[in-house]
Amino acid sequence: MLTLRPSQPISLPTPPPVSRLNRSANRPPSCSLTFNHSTSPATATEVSNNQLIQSLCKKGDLRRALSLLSQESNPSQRTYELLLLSCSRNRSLPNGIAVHRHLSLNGFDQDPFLATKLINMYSELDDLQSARRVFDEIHDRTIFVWNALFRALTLAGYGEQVIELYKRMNERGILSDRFTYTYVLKACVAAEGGTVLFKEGKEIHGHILRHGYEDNVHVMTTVVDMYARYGCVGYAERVFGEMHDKNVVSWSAMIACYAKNGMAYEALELFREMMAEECADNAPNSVTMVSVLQACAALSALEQGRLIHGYILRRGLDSILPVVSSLMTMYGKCGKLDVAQHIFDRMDVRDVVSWNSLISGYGIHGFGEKAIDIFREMIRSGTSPSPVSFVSVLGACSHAGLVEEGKALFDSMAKEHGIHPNVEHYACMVDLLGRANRLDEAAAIIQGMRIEPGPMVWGSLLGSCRIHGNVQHAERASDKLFQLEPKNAGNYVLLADIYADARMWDEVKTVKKLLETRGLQKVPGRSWIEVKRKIYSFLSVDEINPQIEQLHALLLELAREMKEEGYTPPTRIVLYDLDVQEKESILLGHSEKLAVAFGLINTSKGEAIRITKNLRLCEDCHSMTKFISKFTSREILVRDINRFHHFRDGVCSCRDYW
DNA sequence: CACGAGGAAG
Repeated sequence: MLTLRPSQPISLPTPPPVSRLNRSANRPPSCSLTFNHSTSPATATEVSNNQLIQSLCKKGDLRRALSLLSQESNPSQRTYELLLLSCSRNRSLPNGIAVHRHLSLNGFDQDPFLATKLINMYSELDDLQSARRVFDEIHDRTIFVWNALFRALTLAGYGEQVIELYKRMNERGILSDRFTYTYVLKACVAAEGGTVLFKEGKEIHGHILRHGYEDNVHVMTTVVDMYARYGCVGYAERVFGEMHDKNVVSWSAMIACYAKNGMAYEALELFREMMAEECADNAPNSVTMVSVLQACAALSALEQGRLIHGYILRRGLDSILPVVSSLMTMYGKCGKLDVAQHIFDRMDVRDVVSWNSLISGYGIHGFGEKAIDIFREMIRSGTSPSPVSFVSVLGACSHAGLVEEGKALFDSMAKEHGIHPNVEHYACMVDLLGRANRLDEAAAIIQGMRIEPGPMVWGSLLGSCRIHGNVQHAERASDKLFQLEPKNAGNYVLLADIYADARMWDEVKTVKKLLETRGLQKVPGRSWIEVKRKIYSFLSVDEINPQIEQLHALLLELAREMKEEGYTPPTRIVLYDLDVQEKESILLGHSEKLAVAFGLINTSKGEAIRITKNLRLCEDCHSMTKFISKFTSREILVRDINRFHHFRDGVCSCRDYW
């Protein structure tokens, strides 16, 4: 709004020509600590000049505003406020520093109101040191000043510093307000290097209850979110359950908590509950829908997803970009790539995330070339790739074995797009080379990294070693991984698998022992299938399903047919010390096979079977599913942790490269 | 005078 405040005179003499104003520029700066805007009455010229600067700021014409500033003898606090805001908006740090200097010289350097504005500006222009200096130099630290610095440091990921300052604030007896709590809670999960300050977060939760903020919906929602990010779903549930006032944000936070922590089923359940209770204050909105769609995607719950899509259309949320991207991702992960493409084609406005969604969709389905085409089309159409674009397209190359293309894209990142590879990009490259059995090159990439490799990179190497049975690289990678993430059971299992593959049974035993002594458990294989809007989940050695005997019988028969065609089950991948017969029966009990058998029995003949699995598909399941697709003339789609396998007529879309 | 909560691509 460009209208002037009613308290200010509307009719003013037109601003004098510039030459008349210059006289004020040479005045000595005021050094008094009291604010001269209140001590010296402004002349009509100054008032009008203030207003001119202000309106230029509002129009976004920072350049002219600044040139007027140099002629203005008595800028007001409001003028400085708008100037600072304008500097943030124009992303101009040098101008911001100039305004800062100007206001200091005019005696505003101890104004707490402008101090918070300065801190905000420096925060937005990523100059945390200057923000900190403003804080250090101001004597009258109102809670606003503290909050501004907390906010700045939290946004920049300096959680530890926030908590340290918060402690100091408490020691000085300064009382937090509701804003302080939201910032310091966020600080606990925004610490450097992704570490979290769990103990501190719980303590602050205690402070909040002691100071009577347990009914503040903003604060308590932040508490829920904090526990969600810690992965403490139980705590989040309890806090959420005890909240008196819940609104759409609190519900969304709890749904997101489930969706993010591998509890997609619970996320959908809570969404249902939310719909049942729906009132004006908690009607689901676009943010809610994003998490709900993520949950559908995680479960491959296509029917659920379609229902949600219908709801989104009815609520008119279908033109909100994050919703559309989530829809595309959901359809892609449910095996409906064509629908994702269709949605994309019909979009009026796209952003880089829309493109990335499509690229990764093609990537997980194994269409590497198509993914690269879309990536190029995105650039041609004028959208600059983001770091995630490269993760998506490199991942696509990796799934399709497009090594040279991937290497070229990786090289182009910094050269052509000014994006410096991060750990994830390196992990993609290690994966790309490793899967193609170029493990020495993959190791060389790690060697040459300018940043710390981190568990993701070593994990990629170890995974590739599992595929190609390379013990030497595996030992090096697992050494690193056992240091970096000693509690990740998957790494131990991978190494044991690799040893077993090489028939190094003593080593297998050692690794299994290590797993036990550290109190870790192998993540059990789980597969699920949606039949008539219901999701059926299977564990290996499943006894719960009422049809279990029928499933086993069917699988046995199929296995017999396979053997007649000359198939020998790869029993070496079973890590237990058993005879061949028992090993075969363990293989036959894998959750993915149970889910396929369940699909064969409970869906109609022409219908495709869609399965989702929480781990990488094992060799035997892969072979058997290929066989089943031919033997029963069924299309079978399996999404494993990495990608899709589209089985049809005895062939898999991954061309046995996964 | 002012500052807040949940969400997209991997």
